[in-house]
Amino acid sequence: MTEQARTFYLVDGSSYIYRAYYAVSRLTNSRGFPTGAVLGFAQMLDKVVREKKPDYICVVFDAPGPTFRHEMYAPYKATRQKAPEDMIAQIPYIKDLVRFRGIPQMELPGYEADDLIATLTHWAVEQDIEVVVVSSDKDLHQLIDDPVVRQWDPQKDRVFMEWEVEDRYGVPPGRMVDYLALVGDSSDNVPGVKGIGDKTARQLLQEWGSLDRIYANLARVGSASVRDKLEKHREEALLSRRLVSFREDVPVERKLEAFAPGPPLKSQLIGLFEELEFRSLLDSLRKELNAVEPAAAAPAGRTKHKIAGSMDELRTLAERLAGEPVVSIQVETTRKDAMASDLAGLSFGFEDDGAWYVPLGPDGSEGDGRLPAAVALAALEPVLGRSRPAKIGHDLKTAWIVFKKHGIELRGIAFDTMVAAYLLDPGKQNYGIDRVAAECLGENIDSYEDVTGKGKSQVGFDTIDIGRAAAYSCAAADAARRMHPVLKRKLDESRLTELFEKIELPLITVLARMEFRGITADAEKLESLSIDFQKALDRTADTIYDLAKEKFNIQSPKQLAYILFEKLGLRVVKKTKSGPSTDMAVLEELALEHPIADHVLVFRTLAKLKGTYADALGKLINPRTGRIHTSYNQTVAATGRLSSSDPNLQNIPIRTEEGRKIRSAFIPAPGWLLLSADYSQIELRILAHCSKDEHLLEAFRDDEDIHRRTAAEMFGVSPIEVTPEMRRQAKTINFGIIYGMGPFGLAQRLRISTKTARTAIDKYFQGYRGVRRFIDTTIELARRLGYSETLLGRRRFIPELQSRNKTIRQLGERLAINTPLQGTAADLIKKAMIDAEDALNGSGLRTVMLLQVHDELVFETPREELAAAQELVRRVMEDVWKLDVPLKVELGWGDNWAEAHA
DNA sequence: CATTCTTCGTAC
DNA sequence: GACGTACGAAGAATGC
Repeated sequence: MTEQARTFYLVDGSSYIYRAYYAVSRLTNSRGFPTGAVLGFAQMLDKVVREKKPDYICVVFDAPGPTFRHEMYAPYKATRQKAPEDMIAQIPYIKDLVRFRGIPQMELPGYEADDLIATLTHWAVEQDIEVVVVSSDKDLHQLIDDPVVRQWDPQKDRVFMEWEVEDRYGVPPGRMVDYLALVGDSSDNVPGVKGIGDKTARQLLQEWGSLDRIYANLARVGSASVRDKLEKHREEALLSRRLVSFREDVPVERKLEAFAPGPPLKSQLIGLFEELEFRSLLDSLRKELNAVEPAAAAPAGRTKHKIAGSMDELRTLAERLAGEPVVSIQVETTRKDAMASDLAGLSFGFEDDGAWYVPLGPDGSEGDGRLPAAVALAALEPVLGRSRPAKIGHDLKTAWIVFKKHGIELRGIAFDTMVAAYLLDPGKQNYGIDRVAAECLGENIDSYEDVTGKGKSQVGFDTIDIGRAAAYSCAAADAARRMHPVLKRKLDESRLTELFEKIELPLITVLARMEFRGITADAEKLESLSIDFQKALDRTADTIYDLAKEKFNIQSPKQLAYILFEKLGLRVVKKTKSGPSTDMAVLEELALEHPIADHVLVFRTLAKLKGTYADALGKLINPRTGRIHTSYNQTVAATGRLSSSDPNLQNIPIRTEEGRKIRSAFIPAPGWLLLSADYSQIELRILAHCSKDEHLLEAFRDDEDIHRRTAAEMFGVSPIEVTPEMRRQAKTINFGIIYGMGPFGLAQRLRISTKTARTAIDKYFQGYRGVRRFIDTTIELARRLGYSETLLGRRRFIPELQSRNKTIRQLGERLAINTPLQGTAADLIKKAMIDAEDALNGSGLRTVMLLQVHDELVFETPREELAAAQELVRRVMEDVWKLDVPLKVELGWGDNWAEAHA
């Protein structure tokens, strides 16, 4: 049996970018980023890899910039149109795609892809390897040499044969250069011999065999006019031949192993496809990966790791750690939520490579290869509780909290790779270590869910086999350690280091402390509220059933829509994707026509208060302390804000009487008070500062009622003449500006005509000319830079601004305005939190900070400290940053959170 | 039956 | 389609 020859697939990457771009036209993701070329390219590549399973493969690209051909002939390719912007934008993604697929790629400045392909072809043939040139480009026909070099176009599944080339050009592939030297190539601006076309060239080459022979025998060429042309354009002919000839001596890698396809980088590919929203590719990728590695006892990975499974080993490890200048730390917990979980393991990554894993369990777990967490941590306390060694980790807030639960305060936090990755690009979906490592190191490490599973079938980390746990955890610790210098450099390059070191890093501990403290919630109060809400719900439901003359699930938008719009025949005000909308705005409008709408609104409110708040909060009270411990997420909101979850304490009701009952269930410890400190109009003040609008500045400097002042500006009256209605409209516009609201939105909100709304907005900008200018320049700057920036230099990329889709582009414009305002507010309150924590620590006061709600900080203070705490908090918050306008803080206090609002 | 998507509503 | 940032409950739809 003869051995199948090895094959080398050389993919003409650049030409497929073009083809894919034009084939899959005008596709974008939901953010307006063009994705067609990437999709087409991915499909092409898929076909090559799946169907042909090449032994060796390389995707070859043209390098940007001039080539040696431009040096010999400046007008080379000068008539080419510039590649479309939205194609160029996709090229980095295509290169990522190739890399993530595990496929080698190549480009070399000064050369075209064709030269690299020719060089590699030549070399491969010498090695007895069959070559398939993957391209549909006619220029590459000249490489065809049946059967060792073939040319194939996967899109049409067409193999170009030698005889086809002969048919087309009258010469074998190897002589195509002579043909082209004569006729030229208008698409590349190759001159050829003027006046000689296809027919003549074929005849000449048929007769003489090659260009050189033609010129050698020029005198004997039959037609005088042809002879004349050849004579006259000899230089052009020779130049043309050099232009169309491929170089076969390009200095490129010539190691066969370098061209063997590697395994795909799973999480990177998934990340890429998710970003580009390639649903079908995602599906098939997931299937493929599940099929190929059936939860394969995951490869141990490259990280050298050891397990400290005894106290002796642990003590040795602790000693070694104590001598290190810097270590990385990765904690493994039984659950996602740090406050609610226990330590299941801990690993340390060392500077000189390798990592140690310490399997941990509850007290009395010596027997099963784990160490009791309490005992083990006691031994590690000298390492964890001191600032040396410096600690690096991916999500050190979680680490801080789980250590604190064992009485240890983690010190020496030097770098958090999760926070750094967020700061570098805060728009990402998540910052799991696998994703960040993929991007940062180009490596494929397991995600937490790869190890524990997800959804219903997820298991606690403590049930994972120790060897597997160690492999995962050490890989993570090691990755974090190696990512540190990379991320650090990137932060420097983006001038984000100061924001990182002065704000985000110290904030980690501040947040950890707040989460650890929690806030007391009155369980009985919540319970009795739940019962009250339920009673009211029952009554409301009965009324609704009476009006509808049947029972149905009021919480089902579908059933409700049937009742309202079919049975009762009410007007369809607006629609959702799946049917008529029944949201609040619609119901408010329908309330004018039918009494049922009001009752549904009441029902919805009650159901919300009971389900989302009273019941859900009750379940999250720690039975031991009676307190609720939210999680603050530092890496979620694209603007730089924090978010809060499990539970979300940043959306506790306040606007209605009923809702405030929920808020009143948050209480201080006995003998203490809750103190709430709100930044007044912080975003509008930031707008004043950024825009330098004279009227806005003046309004805040004079501490005026900003909405009244705005109304006065708009309606051309004095502030005392402003009516409540005028003020209401001005207030809506003031907020609308921050969000980039247009006439339509304002009209809806104020229930006025779009035309009136447009006039109102015009009047606003007549009053605040500086704001208009700020908006225009801010959008323009963001368009140029590709990102928006806050006062402290936080960045958010806004690719939407480059979209060809107008709606998406307008969204980009709103983001470009909103992000610096919302983000600067976030910067400032984050700094205020750090300053407040510091000031309280140094004050001797017992007051502590419990909550942050975007522009509000909530403290718990002993009654007798109230005055001192107020003074301190106000000073810290108002002095957080020197702006062109004063920052104003409003303080309130009371025996519950509802009362604490002035 | 489990998971994901959709709709709705709360906060700033 | 039209106002930015979040989180989460419940129903509906989809997939295994």
